[in-house]
Amino acid sequence: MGNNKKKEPLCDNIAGEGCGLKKVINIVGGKWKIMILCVIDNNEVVRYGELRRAIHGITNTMLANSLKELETDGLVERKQYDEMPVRVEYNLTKKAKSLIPILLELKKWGEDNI
Amino acid sequence: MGNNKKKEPLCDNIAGEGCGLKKVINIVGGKWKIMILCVIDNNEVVRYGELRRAIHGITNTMLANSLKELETDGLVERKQYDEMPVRVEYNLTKKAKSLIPILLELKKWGEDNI
DNA sequence: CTGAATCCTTTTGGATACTG
DNA sequence: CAGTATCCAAAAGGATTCAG
Repeated sequence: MGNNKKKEPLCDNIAGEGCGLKKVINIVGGKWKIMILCVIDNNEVVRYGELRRAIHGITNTMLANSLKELETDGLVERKQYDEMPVRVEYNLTKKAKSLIPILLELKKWGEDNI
Repeated sequence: MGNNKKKEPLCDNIAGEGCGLKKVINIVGGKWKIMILCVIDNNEVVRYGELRRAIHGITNTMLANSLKELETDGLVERKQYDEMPVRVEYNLTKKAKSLIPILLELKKWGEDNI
């Protein structure tokens, strides 16, 4: 017999709805999320203000919204310390950490091919 | 000495401009591109009309625009046969084929984690 | 058959001011 | 300090019609 292995398709359903690949692209897509993940990953844990200063051009609106979505999607963890003034720290979840290596492969591909 | 390997950052520059990772997400992002790549990948070579019928809900506007961008970005190749009526076929480039395995990893991660 | 052109709607992103 | 609220601008997506 020859090589008759079935090829795995990028999407499993005709409409693309619920496609695992599209889901991933959605949760890390958008204008700022990769940068946010990057800064948190580089520092292990960062405060809100650090993120805003580190990411050139981001506004409160976008930073707060993006962080909330990343938290909802289980990529980022938020810890609030009720001091005065309040302090909030963000770190990557295990889930997010397991995604980083794949994103790095993608990055490498982009550097080599775009 | 302990473990002092440097971690590779998701983005190499502070602004995120020209980040290889963001570039990749941009060229395969958007509402339809993954589906388009998927259908072409599954069939090796497909005609315009096949694509439109295969991708539920896509319009001429979006299909034509997306194909043009994919072609510009070097992921898709377009071959026109000047018959009557005209026939056009699309296939993946080598570049695109080298990207597929990484996208499949991403897909797997999405299925396991979202 | 394979699109292009036009116009419109929806979504995303941003500026500014304000709050616990 | 860490956000919200409101309003506005820009970009992405879509319906429809037309053309080579």
